[in-house]
Amino acid sequence: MKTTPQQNTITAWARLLRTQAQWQAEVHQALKAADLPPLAWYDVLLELHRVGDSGLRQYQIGEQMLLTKHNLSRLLDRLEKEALVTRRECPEDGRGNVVLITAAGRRLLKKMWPVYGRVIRERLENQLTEQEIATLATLLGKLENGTGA
Amino acid sequence: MKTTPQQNTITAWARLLRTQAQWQAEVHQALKAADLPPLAWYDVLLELHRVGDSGLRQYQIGEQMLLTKHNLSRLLDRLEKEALVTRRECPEDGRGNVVLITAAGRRLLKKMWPVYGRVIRERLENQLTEQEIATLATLLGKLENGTGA
DNA sequence: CCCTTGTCGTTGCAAATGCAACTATAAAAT
DNA sequence: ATTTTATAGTTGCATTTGCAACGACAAGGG
Repeated sequence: MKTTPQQNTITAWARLLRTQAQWQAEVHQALKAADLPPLAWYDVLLELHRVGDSGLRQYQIGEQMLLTKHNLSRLLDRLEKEALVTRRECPEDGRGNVVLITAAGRRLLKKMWPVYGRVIRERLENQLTEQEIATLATLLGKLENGTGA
Repeated sequence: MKTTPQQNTITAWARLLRTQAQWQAEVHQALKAADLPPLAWYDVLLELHRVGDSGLRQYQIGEQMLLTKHNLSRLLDRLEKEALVTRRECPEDGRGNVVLITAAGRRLLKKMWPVYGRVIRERLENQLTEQEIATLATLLGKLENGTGA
Protein backbone atom coordinates (compact mmCIF):
# COMPACT_ATOMS: atom_id res chain seq x y z
CA MET A 1 0.00 0.00 0.00
CA LYS A 2 2.32 2.66 -1.20
CA THR A 3 1.01 6.10 -0.62
CA THR A 4 3.51 7.99 -2.70
CA PRO A 5 5.39 7.21 -5.90
CA GLN A 6 8.92 5.91 -5.96
CA GLN A 7 11.69 8.37 -6.58
CA ASN A 8 12.38 7.01 -10.04
CA THR A 9 8.77 7.42 -10.92
CA ILE A 10 8.78 11.05 -9.97
CA THR A 11 11.95 11.65 -11.92
CA ALA A 12 10.55 10.01 -15.01
CA TRP A 13 7.33 11.94 -14.67
CA ALA A 14 9.00 15.28 -14.26
CA ARG A 15 11.37 14.68 -17.12
CA LEU A 16 8.61 13.65 -19.45
CA LEU A 17 6.67 16.78 -18.66
CA ARG A 18 9.68 18.99 -19.09
CA THR A 19 10.84 17.30 -22.27
CA GLN A 20 7.50 17.65 -23.90
CA ALA A 21 7.18 21.28 -22.85
CA GLN A 22 10.59 22.06 -24.31
CA TRP A 23 9.80 20.26 -27.53
CA GLN A 24 6.52 21.95 -27.97
CA ALA A 25 7.98 25.36 -27.29
CA GLU A 26 10.71 24.73 -29.78
CA VAL A 27 8.37 23.55 -32.48
CA HIS A 28 6.15 26.56 -32.01
CA GLN A 29 9.10 28.84 -32.16
CA ALA A 30 10.40 27.21 -35.32
CA LEU A 31 7.00 27.39 -36.96
CA LYS A 32 6.57 31.00 -36.06
CA ALA A 33 10.01 31.85 -37.32
CA ALA A 34 8.97 30.34 -40.64
CA ASP A 35 5.66 32.24 -40.58
CA LEU A 36 3.63 29.11 -40.27
CA PRO A 37 0.58 28.30 -38.16
CA PRO A 38 0.79 26.60 -34.77
CA LEU A 39 1.22 22.91 -34.17
CA ALA A 40 -2.45 22.22 -33.50
CA TRP A 41 -3.27 23.06 -37.08
CA TYR A 42 -0.75 20.53 -38.25
CA ASP A 43 -2.19 17.84 -36.03
CA VAL A 44 -5.70 18.31 -37.31
CA LEU A 45 -4.67 18.50 -40.92
CA LEU A 46 -2.51 15.42 -40.61
CA GLU A 47 -5.33 13.45 -39.07
CA LEU A 48 -7.59 14.48 -41.93
CA HIS A 49 -4.97 13.77 -44.53
CA ARG A 50 -4.49 10.26 -43.19
CA VAL A 51 -8.10 9.26 -43.57
CA GLY A 52 -8.34 10.71 -47.05
CA ASP A 53 -11.60 11.40 -48.80
CA SER A 54 -13.87 9.81 -46.24
CA GLY A 55 -13.13 12.65 -43.86
CA LEU A 56 -13.77 12.63 -40.16
CA ARG A 57 -16.56 13.59 -37.85
CA GLN A 58 -15.67 16.33 -35.47
CA TYR A 59 -15.82 14.13 -32.43
CA GLN A 60 -13.45 11.67 -34.07
CA ILE A 61 -10.86 14.36 -34.46
CA GLY A 62 -11.35 15.33 -30.86
CA GLU A 63 -10.80 11.78 -29.71
CA GLN A 64 -7.51 11.50 -31.48
CA MET A 65 -6.31 14.80 -30.18
CA LEU A 66 -5.79 16.77 -27.09
CA LEU A 67 -8.71 19.11 -27.58
CA THR A 68 -12.11 19.57 -26.07
CA LYS A 69 -15.01 19.92 -28.42
CA HIS A 70 -15.88 23.58 -28.11
CA ASN A 71 -12.26 24.32 -28.65
CA LEU A 72 -12.19 22.11 -31.71
CA SER A 73 -15.30 23.75 -33.05
CA ARG A 74 -13.58 27.09 -33.18
CA LEU A 75 -10.28 25.73 -34.35
CA LEU A 76 -12.12 24.30 -37.33
CA ASP A 77 -13.75 27.67 -37.87
CA ARG A 78 -10.30 29.14 -38.28
CA LEU A 79 -9.13 26.38 -40.56
CA GLU A 80 -12.24 26.68 -42.64
CA LYS A 81 -11.81 30.42 -42.91
CA GLU A 82 -8.39 29.78 -44.40
CA ALA A 83 -9.92 27.21 -46.75
CA LEU A 84 -7.75 24.44 -45.36
CA VAL A 85 -10.70 22.23 -44.50
CA THR A 86 -14.36 22.05 -45.41
CA ARG A 87 -17.31 21.03 -43.32
CA ARG A 88 -19.93 19.03 -45.08
CA GLU A 89 -23.29 17.85 -43.78
CA CYS A 90 -23.24 14.32 -42.53
CA PRO A 91 -25.70 12.10 -44.38
CA GLU A 92 -26.14 9.57 -41.57
CA ASP A 93 -26.38 11.99 -38.70
CA GLY A 94 -28.25 15.22 -39.11
CA ARG A 95 -26.47 16.84 -36.20
CA GLY A 96 -22.94 16.35 -37.31
CA ASN A 97 -20.43 17.36 -39.92
CA VAL A 98 -17.89 15.51 -41.91
CA VAL A 99 -14.66 17.42 -42.04
CA LEU A 100 -12.42 17.13 -45.08
CA ILE A 101 -9.01 18.48 -45.87
CA THR A 102 -8.69 20.62 -48.98
CA ALA A 103 -5.90 20.84 -51.50
CA ALA A 104 -4.70 23.99 -49.80
CA GLY A 105 -4.67 22.07 -46.52
CA ARG A 106 -2.43 19.41 -47.99
CA ARG A 107 -0.12 22.04 -49.38
CA LEU A 108 0.20 23.63 -45.96
CA LEU A 109 0.94 20.25 -44.44
CA LYS A 110 3.75 19.79 -46.92
CA LYS A 111 5.13 23.19 -46.11
CA MET A 112 5.06 22.65 -42.37
CA TRP A 113 6.56 19.21 -42.28
CA PRO A 114 10.20 20.10 -42.98
CA VAL A 115 10.22 22.64 -40.19
CA TYR A 116 8.56 20.27 -37.80
CA GLY A 117 10.62 17.27 -38.83
CA ARG A 118 13.82 19.19 -38.41
CA VAL A 119 13.09 19.85 -34.76
CA ILE A 120 12.19 16.22 -34.25
CA ARG A 121 15.48 15.07 -35.67
CA GLU A 122 17.48 17.53 -33.66
CA ARG A 123 15.75 16.69 -30.46
CA LEU A 124 15.59 12.95 -30.79
CA GLU A 125 17.99 11.55 -33.34
CA ASN A 126 20.86 13.73 -32.28
CA GLN A 127 20.43 12.85 -28.63
CA LEU A 128 19.72 9.13 -28.69
CA THR A 129 20.91 6.12 -30.62
CA GLU A 130 18.53 4.22 -32.85
CA GLN A 131 18.32 1.48 -30.29
CA GLU A 132 17.48 3.93 -27.54
CA ILE A 133 14.79 5.53 -29.62
CA ALA A 134 13.24 2.14 -30.26
CA THR A 135 13.24 1.40 -26.54
CA LEU A 136 11.71 4.74 -25.77
CA ALA A 137 8.97 4.19 -28.31
CA THR A 138 8.18 0.80 -26.79
CA LEU A 139 8.02 2.11 -23.26
CA LEU A 140 5.84 5.03 -24.20
CA GLY A 141 3.60 2.67 -26.12
CA LYS A 142 2.88 0.81 -22.91
CA LEU A 143 1.87 4.03 -21.24
CA GLU A 144 -0.67 5.14 -23.79
CA ASN A 145 -4.26 4.74 -22.82
CA GLY A 146 -3.49 2.74 -19.75
CA THR A 147 -5.92 3.58 -17.00
CA GLY A 148 -4.67 1.33 -14.27
CA ALA A 149 -7.89 2.04 -12.43
CA MET B 1 21.94 13.42 -45.20
CA LYS B 2 18.60 12.32 -43.94
CA THR B 3 15.89 14.75 -44.69
CA THR B 4 13.19 13.20 -42.61
CA PRO B 5 13.17 11.34 -39.31
CA GLN B 6 13.14 7.57 -39.05
CA GLN B 7 9.85 5.86 -38.44
CA ASN B 8 10.76 4.93 -34.89
CA THR B 9 11.60 8.52 -34.17
CA ILE B 10 8.23 9.71 -35.31
CA THR B 11 6.49 7.05 -33.29
CA ALA B 12 8.41 7.96 -30.16
CA TRP B 13 7.76 11.63 -30.71
CA ALA B 14 4.04 11.21 -31.23
CA ARG B 15 3.70 8.91 -28.26
CA LEU B 16 5.54 11.26 -25.98
CA LEU B 17 3.32 14.14 -27.00
CA ARG B 18 0.19 12.10 -26.57
CA THR B 19 1.25 10.60 -23.28
CA GLN B 20 2.02 13.94 -21.78
CA ALA B 21 -1.21 15.44 -23.03
CA GLN B 22 -3.20 12.61 -21.51
CA TRP B 23 -1.37 12.88 -18.21
CA GLN B 24 -1.80 16.57 -17.98
CA ALA B 25 -5.50 16.35 -18.78
CA GLU B 26 -5.94 13.69 -16.14
CA VAL B 27 -4.10 15.63 -13.49
CA HIS B 28 -6.11 18.73 -14.20
CA GLN B 29 -9.28 16.76 -14.04
CA ALA B 30 -8.32 15.16 -10.76
CA LEU B 31 -7.35 18.49 -9.26
CA LYS B 32 -10.55 20.10 -10.36
CA ALA B 33 -12.59 17.24 -9.00
CA ALA B 34 -10.91 17.87 -5.65
CA ASP B 35 -11.54 21.61 -5.95
CA LEU B 36 -7.89 22.42 -6.18
CA PRO B 37 -6.00 24.87 -8.37
CA PRO B 38 -4.37 23.91 -11.66
CA LEU B 39 -1.04 22.21 -12.08
CA ALA B 40 0.90 25.38 -12.86
CA TRP B 41 0.28 26.62 -9.35
CA TYR B 42 1.74 23.46 -7.96
CA ASP B 43 4.84 23.76 -10.10
CA VAL B 44 5.57 27.30 -9.01
CA LEU B 45 4.92 26.60 -5.36
CA LEU B 46 7.08 23.50 -5.42
CA GLU B 47 9.95 25.39 -6.99
CA LEU B 48 9.67 28.03 -4.29
CA HIS B 49 9.35 25.47 -1.56
CA ARG B 50 12.52 23.75 -2.69
CA VAL B 51 14.69 26.82 -2.42
CA GLY B 52 13.28 27.74 0.95
CA ASP B 53 13.71 31.14 2.55
CA SER B 54 16.05 32.57 -0.03
CA GLY B 55 13.23 32.73 -2.51
CA LEU B 56 13.59 33.11 -6.24
CA ARG B 57 13.72 35.94 -8.70
CA GLN B 58 10.91 35.90 -11.19
CA TYR B 59 13.11 35.13 -14.12
CA GLN B 60 14.58 32.15 -12.26
CA ILE B 61 11.14 30.64 -11.87
CA GLY B 62 10.52 31.22 -15.53
CA GLU B 63 13.71 29.43 -16.49
CA GLN B 64 12.77 26.33 -14.57
CA MET B 65 9.32 26.28 -15.97
CA LEU B 66 7.36 26.27 -19.14
CA LEU B 67 6.17 29.84 -18.87
CA THR B 68 6.98 33.10 -20.53
CA LYS B 69 7.57 36.09 -18.32
CA HIS B 70 4.43 38.13 -18.86
CA ASN B 71 2.49 35.02 -18.21
CA LEU B 72 4.43 34.37 -15.05
CA SER B 73 3.90 37.93 -13.92
CA ARG B 74 0.17 37.46 -13.92
CA LEU B 75 0.27 33.95 -12.53
CA LEU B 76 2.14 35.37 -9.55
CA ASP B 77 -0.48 38.08 -9.25
CA ARG B 78 -3.04 35.38 -8.78
CA LEU B 79 -0.94 33.45 -6.31
CA GLU B 80 -0.23 36.60 -4.35
CA LYS B 81 -3.89 37.49 -4.24
CA GLU B 82 -4.50 34.15 -2.59
CA ALA B 83 -1.63 34.83 -0.19
CA LEU B 84 0.26 31.76 -1.36
CA VAL B 85 3.38 33.73 -2.24
CA THR B 86 4.77 37.14 -1.45
CA ARG B 87 6.80 39.44 -3.63
CA ARG B 88 9.50 41.35 -1.87
CA GLU B 89 11.78 44.04 -3.25
CA CYS B 90 15.12 42.72 -4.33
CA PRO B 91 17.97 44.40 -2.47
CA GLU B 92 20.61 43.85 -5.17
CA ASP B 93 18.48 44.75 -8.15
CA GLY B 94 16.03 47.58 -7.96
CA ARG B 95 14.01 46.32 -10.88
CA GLY B 96 13.28 42.86 -9.63
CA ASN B 97 11.41 40.99 -6.97
CA VAL B 98 12.22 38.08 -4.79
CA VAL B 99 9.33 35.67 -4.62
CA LEU B 100 8.73 33.64 -1.49
CA ILE B 101 6.28 30.93 -0.62
CA THR B 102 4.05 31.53 2.39
CA ALA B 103 2.82 29.11 5.02
CA ALA B 104 -0.50 28.97 3.22
CA GLY B 105 1.39 28.13 0.06
CA ARG B 106 3.06 25.18 1.72
CA ARG B 107 -0.24 24.00 3.09
CA LEU B 108 -1.73 24.06 -0.40
CA LEU B 109 1.21 22.11 -1.72
CA LYS B 110 0.60 19.45 0.90
CA LYS B 111 -3.06 19.30 0.00
CA MET B 112 -2.39 18.97 -3.71
CA TRP B 113 0.30 16.35 -3.57
CA PRO B 114 -1.83 13.28 -2.76
CA VAL B 115 -4.13 14.01 -5.68
CA TYR B 116 -1.24 14.60 -8.03
CA GLY B 117 0.78 11.67 -6.74
CA ARG B 118 -2.11 9.33 -7.13
CA VAL B 119 -2.37 10.05 -10.84
CA ILE B 120 1.36 9.57 -11.21
CA ARG B 121 1.23 6.16 -9.61
CA GLU B 122 -1.72 5.05 -11.65
CA ARG B 123 -0.20 6.21 -14.88
CA LEU B 124 3.34 5.06 -14.38
CA GLU B 125 3.72 2.45 -11.67
CA ASN B 126 0.70 0.47 -12.73
CA GLN B 127 1.79 0.38 -16.35
CA LEU B 128 5.52 -0.25 -16.14
CA THR B 129 7.84 -2.31 -14.00
CA GLU B 130 10.38 -0.64 -11.76
CA GLN B 131 13.08 -1.53 -14.21
CA GLU B 132 11.21 -0.02 -17.11
CA ILE B 133 10.59 3.17 -15.19
CA ALA B 134 14.28 3.47 -14.44
CA THR B 135 15.10 3.01 -18.11
CA LEU B 136 12.54 5.57 -19.11
CA ALA B 137 13.93 8.08 -16.64
CA THR B 138 17.42 7.55 -18.02
CA LEU B 139 16.40 7.99 -21.62
CA LEU B 140 14.40 11.10 -20.89
CA GLY B 141 17.33 12.45 -18.95
CA LYS B 142 19.41 12.30 -22.08
CA LEU B 143 16.83 14.31 -23.94
CA GLU B 144 16.58 17.19 -21.53
CA ASN B 145 18.28 20.36 -22.61
CA GLY B 146 19.92 18.78 -25.58
CA THR B 147 20.14 21.28 -28.39
CA GLY B 148 21.75 19.17 -31.01
CA ALA B 149 22.40 22.34 -32.94
C1' DC C 1 29.06 62.28 -15.38
C1' DC C 2 25.87 61.56 -19.20
C1' DC C 3 24.15 58.68 -22.74
C1' DT C 4 23.29 54.52 -24.93
C1' DT C 5 22.06 49.68 -24.57
C1' DG C 6 20.26 45.67 -22.36
C1' DT C 7 17.40 43.33 -18.80
C1' DC C 8 13.48 42.72 -15.16
C1' DG C 9 9.04 43.07 -14.74
C1' DT C 10 4.23 45.10 -15.77
C1' DT C 11 0.29 46.44 -18.70
C1' DG C 12 -3.08 46.98 -22.81
C1' DC C 13 -5.03 44.67 -26.30
C1' DA C 14 -6.10 40.84 -29.34
C1' DA C 15 -6.53 35.95 -29.74
C1' DA C 16 -7.35 31.53 -27.68
C1' DT C 17 -9.25 28.54 -23.96
C1' DG C 18 -12.51 26.63 -20.53
C1' DC C 19 -17.09 26.34 -19.03
C1' DA C 20 -21.96 26.35 -19.09
C1' DA C 21 -26.03 27.00 -21.63
C1' DC C 22 -28.29 26.17 -25.87
C1' DT C 23 -30.11 24.05 -30.49
C1' DA C 24 -30.84 20.24 -33.14
C1' DT C 25 -31.05 15.53 -33.86
C1' DA C 26 -30.63 10.72 -32.58
C1' DA C 27 -31.63 6.75 -29.57
C1' DA C 28 -34.15 4.60 -25.92
C1' DA C 29 -38.15 4.02 -22.95
C1' DT C 30 -43.00 3.76 -22.18
C1' DA D 1 -46.33 7.46 -31.29
C1' DT D 2 -44.84 10.26 -27.59
C1' DT D 3 -41.85 11.26 -24.19
C1' DT D 4 -37.51 11.03 -22.13
C1' DT D 5 -32.56 10.85 -22.33
C1' DA D 6 -28.18 11.22 -24.55
C1' DT D 7 -25.03 13.07 -28.17
C1' DA D 8 -22.97 16.50 -31.92
C1' DG D 9 -21.87 20.79 -32.40
C1' DT D 10 -22.23 26.00 -31.57
C1' DT D 11 -22.23 30.27 -28.90
C1' DG D 12 -21.72 33.78 -24.92
C1' DC D 13 -19.02 35.00 -21.22
C1' DA D 14 -15.18 35.00 -18.08
C1' DT D 15 -10.41 33.66 -17.62
C1' DT D 16 -5.98 32.94 -19.52
C1' DT D 17 -2.49 33.39 -22.90
C1' DG D 18 0.60 35.72 -26.40
C1' DC D 19 2.58 39.79 -28.11
C1' DA D 20 4.20 44.31 -28.34
C1' DA D 21 4.91 48.53 -25.98
C1' DC D 22 6.27 50.51 -21.86
C1' DG D 23 8.60 52.08 -17.28
C1' DA D 24 12.31 51.27 -14.15
C1' DC D 25 16.63 50.20 -13.23
C1' DA D 26 21.40 48.25 -14.28
C1' DA D 27 25.70 48.15 -17.08
C1' DG D 28 29.02 49.84 -20.30
C1' DG D 29 31.16 53.64 -23.30
C1' DG D 30 32.17 58.19 -24.32
